[in-house]
Amino acid sequence: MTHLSLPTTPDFDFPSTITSHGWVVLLPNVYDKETYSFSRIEALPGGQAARLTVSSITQNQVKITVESPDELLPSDKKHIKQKVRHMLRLDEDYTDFYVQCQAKGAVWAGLACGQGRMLRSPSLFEDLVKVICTTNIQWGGTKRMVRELVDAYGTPFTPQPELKAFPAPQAIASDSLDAFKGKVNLGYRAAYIHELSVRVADGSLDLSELADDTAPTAEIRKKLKGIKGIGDYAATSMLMLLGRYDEIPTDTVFRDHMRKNHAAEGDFDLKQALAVYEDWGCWKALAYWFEMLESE
DNA sequence: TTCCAGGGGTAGA
DNA sequence: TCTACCCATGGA
Repeated sequence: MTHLSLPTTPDFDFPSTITSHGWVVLLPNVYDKETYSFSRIEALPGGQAARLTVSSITQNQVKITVESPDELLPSDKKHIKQKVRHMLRLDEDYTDFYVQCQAKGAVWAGLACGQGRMLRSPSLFEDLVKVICTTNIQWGGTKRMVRELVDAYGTPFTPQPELKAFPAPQAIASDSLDAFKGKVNLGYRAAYIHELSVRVADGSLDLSELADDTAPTAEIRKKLKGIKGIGDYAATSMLMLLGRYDEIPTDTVFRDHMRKNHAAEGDFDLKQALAVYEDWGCWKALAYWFEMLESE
């Protein structure tokens, strides 16, 4: 058992961050609502799979408890800290968003105490696969498909081999598409996820290009839509996970929210609906998402 | 049983 | 750029 910790700034709300959307209950993440913590099995650079339990017991600090069969290498500890920082977005600055929240008031006023961060996966590959698994399916189906992927292709945690890490692209790519389809029931998404895995595994697709913060959003969007299975909704969702909030994913969740809370008619005009959040500038998606959460 | 989900690819205009 | 049409799967 190893204990690691990460310092946080005062404007960081751990419970809000991990429960900001459904990611915390998608395997390998396991949410503990009693303690407002989550755990996940993570494959480490040293080769072994460890269980990380992430919590925030004291203010200004995130605690990571690591259970591993073998002693952690220094590179493992560094890797874990980097990945948890990434998941919790500890390096993102929300100052300007909070200024706008205070100015707007209403449901947004409460966000300025450190909310607004949306949990993400340690890797862009995991986020891409999970976003594809949210398309044209109910949430229960998303959880089922991700569970099947982890069960079939994840690296097991030795002390409890039924617990597994998220699959590496190489693990999926090592099977043919037909074999992949035989192990997981992803419907027509199987071909998209298999192709993505193959391209990442053989190096023909470099996902790190998506994280280039100096590139314009339009360029990142174009690269995202070059991945089969990523359309407008999925690309915009990925842009949010990449820390770009200037566009709103217009899926059924958005449409339902606008009908219920902004008196939009049955087949409302999408441009008019999006115009509701226009004055939020580069924070449109967060303004919408957290208003939607508060109105539930 | 039918419908459709936190849509997307493709062909044809 | 816009519009039909099709796409696998399983829960409601």
